[in-house]
Amino acid sequence: MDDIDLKIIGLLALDAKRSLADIGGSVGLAPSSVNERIRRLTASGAIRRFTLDLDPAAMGMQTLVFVWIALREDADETAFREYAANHPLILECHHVTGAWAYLVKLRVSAPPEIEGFLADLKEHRFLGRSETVIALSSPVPGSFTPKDM
Amino acid sequence: MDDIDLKIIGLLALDAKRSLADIGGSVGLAPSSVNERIRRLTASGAIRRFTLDLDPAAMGMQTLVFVWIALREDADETAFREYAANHPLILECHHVTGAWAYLVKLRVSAPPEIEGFLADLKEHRFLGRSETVIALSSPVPGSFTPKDM
DNA sequence: CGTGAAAGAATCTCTAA
DNA sequence: TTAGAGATTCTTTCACG
Repeated sequence: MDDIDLKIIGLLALDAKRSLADIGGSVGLAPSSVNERIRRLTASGAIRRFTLDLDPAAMGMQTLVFVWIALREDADETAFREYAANHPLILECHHVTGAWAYLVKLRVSAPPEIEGFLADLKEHRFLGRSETVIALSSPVPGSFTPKDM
Repeated sequence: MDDIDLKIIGLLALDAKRSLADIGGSVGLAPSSVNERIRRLTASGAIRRFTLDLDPAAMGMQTLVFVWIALREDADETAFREYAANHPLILECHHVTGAWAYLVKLRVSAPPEIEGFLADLKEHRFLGRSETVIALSSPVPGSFTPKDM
């Protein structure tokens, strides 16, 4: 991965619809060469996929929520990870350092929906203790790409 | 935004390189109709952009960090938001409920880099108190789309 | 809002250096 | 790795239902 690869990735990250000729002009390569580099970057896994950056509000997912989670003593941690991976609302789930075991990031349409989320966690007997934090505004929102659909 | 729009968005989110004809086959529309819907979804802002999902490890950004931040009493909050928006390492910054004012998500190549990040925050006189949490593993990693480059 | 067909681009393949 | 040329495929446009 050299500087040209990085530049190509940068350009595509901003606008993945740019043509190979256009990108080639920016990096000083022929379209076919750019194509070959993108093929390699994809094959190596550096580029995971071409995707969309969506507006959460337009998708009816206005409310961004972070939930700190301490699992129950007797919780099946593997099952929890699978549960998180398949949960349509959970955008991220990280095993973290500090006082809590997991940090879960999710989007819901409105705060009342959070109750159902936590209730479901309890029902699956994952939830020990938790703390819920809601984003009021986001100076740097990050990109939004839902998992399911 | 109807069911077909949602389906189109879902398909493109999984693979934004799928052809209009291909998508049309999946949703029961002609390629030109799919094209028109994507045009409208983009114009309305529901689709913000076509972009890449990258592998953080391949980009040398293995370490995922969350920093809880309480600003200094005399900090310029507007300046902090701008700082965050332009900081290449900050992937997200949210104003949140709870004991802390801001939650910042960033990626660095390795933990020692976090020190520099915090030092810079202090130098800009933003930082009151903070708490740093590092992700050990990520059952649901989420997508990774750097801002800069 | 959707369609089909034509025109215009872009991508992909292959060969050669 | 890169480049160029040709073949193929995709996107875009538009007149019409």
